[in-house]
Amino acid sequence: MAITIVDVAKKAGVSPSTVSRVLSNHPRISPATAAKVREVLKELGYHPNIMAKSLVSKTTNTIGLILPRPAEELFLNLFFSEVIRGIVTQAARTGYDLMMTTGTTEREELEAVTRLVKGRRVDGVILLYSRQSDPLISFMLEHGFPFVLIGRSDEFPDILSVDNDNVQAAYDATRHLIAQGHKRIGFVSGPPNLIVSGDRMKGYLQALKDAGIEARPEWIVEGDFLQESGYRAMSFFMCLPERPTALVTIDDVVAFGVLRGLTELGYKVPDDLSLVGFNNISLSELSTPPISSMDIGIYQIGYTASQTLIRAVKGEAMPQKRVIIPHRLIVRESSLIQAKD
Amino acid sequence: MAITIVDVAKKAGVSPSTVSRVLSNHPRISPATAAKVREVLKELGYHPNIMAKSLVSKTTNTIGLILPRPAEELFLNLFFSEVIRGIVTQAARTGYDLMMTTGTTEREELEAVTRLVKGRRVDGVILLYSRQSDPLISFMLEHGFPFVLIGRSDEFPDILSVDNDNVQAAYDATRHLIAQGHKRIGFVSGPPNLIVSGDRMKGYLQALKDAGIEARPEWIVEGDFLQESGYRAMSFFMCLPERPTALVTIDDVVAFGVLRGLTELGYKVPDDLSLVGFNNISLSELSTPPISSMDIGIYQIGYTASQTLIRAVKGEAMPQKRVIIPHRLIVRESSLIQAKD
DNA sequence: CACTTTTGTTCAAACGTTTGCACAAAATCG
DNA sequence: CGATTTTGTGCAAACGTTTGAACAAAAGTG
Repeated sequence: MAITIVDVAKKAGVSPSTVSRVLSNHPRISPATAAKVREVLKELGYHPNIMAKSLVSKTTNTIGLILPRPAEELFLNLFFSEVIRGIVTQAARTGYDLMMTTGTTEREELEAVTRLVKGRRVDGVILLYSRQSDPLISFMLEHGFPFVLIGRSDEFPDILSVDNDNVQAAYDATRHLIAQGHKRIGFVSGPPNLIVSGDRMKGYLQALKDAGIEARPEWIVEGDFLQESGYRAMSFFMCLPERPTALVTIDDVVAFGVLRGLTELGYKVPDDLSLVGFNNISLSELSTPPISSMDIGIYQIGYTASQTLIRAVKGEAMPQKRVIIPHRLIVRESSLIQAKD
Repeated sequence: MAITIVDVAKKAGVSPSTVSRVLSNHPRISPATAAKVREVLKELGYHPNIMAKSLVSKTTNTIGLILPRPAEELFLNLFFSEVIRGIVTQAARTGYDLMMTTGTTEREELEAVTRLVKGRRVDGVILLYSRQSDPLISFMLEHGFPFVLIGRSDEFPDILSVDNDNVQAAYDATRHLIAQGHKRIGFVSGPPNLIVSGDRMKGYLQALKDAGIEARPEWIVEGDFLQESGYRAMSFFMCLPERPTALVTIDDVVAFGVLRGLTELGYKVPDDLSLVGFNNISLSELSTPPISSMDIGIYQIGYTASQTLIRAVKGEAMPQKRVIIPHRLIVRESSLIQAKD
């Protein structure tokens, strides 16, 4: 079968423990034996059995990524490939592997996570975009298992997390529209159980308030991260007796939905309605017109989350619990023309 | 620490082996003991240590996914999130976990794969979109390791693979343009070391030939899967003394690049140039105008690959080595108007 | 040169499972 | 009712590592 440490030991005329120590660069191995063993190691093409290694060392050199449950829906979003790209790149660079799980139902999800965590399959996990009250967080804390949250938890503010300042970002996005002269600004939110929805809404409202503009509840609609919800939001807004002149959306895909609907109906962006999206996924610059978008450094978030987690599992001191990735508004045509009234 | 089988055994007053047998539903366990053990199992919240289990059973209930090396580049494409979505969904449904690796350099990549395969970390792997001569395939074969290729290998035609008929798909796409009256059709290809590039080119050429149209080498340009390459291709074509009236591109993202460039320069699609993309990623229907695209069932490919691999590692009989996922042309506005000359 | 320290190596236990074999008790059989 | 089969359970080895303890040999010390 596969070559084991024992095979190598025999052939090199030493004990298995010596081989193991050569492998881990133990200081008390004579250069001569080390050389000899290394030679045999190469000759036989030895590779360690990770399972055996993990069993005794209790570490796996693997991090887990828990995808949000309704993965079918959210995965559509470019957001995910971007985050994963950041995570996998950083992990690979550090010699870690990445394990992904998801579940279709809450039960399935918890099952999968349990398998990972209690089965000691990974050294730590990354939780992707938490819901308002995420049972997974309690689960992790309960088991004292290292994890990093991408997002934020109100319930547990003191956990390791990587996030951007969604409140401020939405504030800035809204501010931008106000600076363009808009006074009637709507907001297309995400599912209310996602923290990000609330945060961005808050920033939006604050910006209005600070500008002395009264918020209108009917100009805030709830959607998800699919373009259909943008389409629906568009129909809704355009049918109102009094319409907003600009919209902030929770995600670029949603902004796309809005844009598409408007174009179909013969409206022009930004003339009839200005748009600012969120996340700056690659398509926002591809659309006609290109959509202004709040870039939240998605790749960077993934990369940093992975980095933070790996540091944590290695027991390195964490300078700060919560890392905020800076955001940056990318202004494009969809919000460039001044409002007319 | 964590609850082991021994803890359970003690508490239940039986031997560890009995607990193990209860866990695996061994037929020769009395209902009474089984019940008792199960009770303790639940009470103590036992979960098997997968490492230990794998060590003796030599299976991991995990499949590996090897991402193509220049992941940074290709990952941008929605293609990947779609495939991964298919894989992870199917795997989770079967109780398997998914492990992802990649490497920045050829050496790093092989290292990562070796870690997975020789470290007995996964039961089998999925190879994503192979290059013309992929050393990974030889590697797998050499080690007799179960794997499924997404794509095709000329060198090793007899391996498990999931693919679509790229030749026929490109043939059909080109045929569609011909049916619209086009006689001057260009092709934007992908990197020449990817099999898919050659296949689609072949179909394109065959369609021209069958329609009695002579192919023009200068109307075939090489790109990658980024929109920039579409942009470049566009500039190139539009500067030619004699321009094509329609284009088939290797991917929708490339088609986007073309479309964007054309729009910038004031050209109209499909009037000035008709477009047919490939892969039908979600943005092709979002663009203005929406782009006709050859849908190759990406999600289905991932799903099927995972299914095939899991069957293979379980030792089930494989009805066929090579599974072809059907394709379907989605005709949209970008290719709908008849050519004028 | 007798003593202590350092160096290099091996032994054996441990990690948490699975599983072939052994064996006692219970059930079946003629 | 003794002999045989079946049923239920435990023992112990094995999977491939790591690692503390033990120890012999070499080196250093006064």
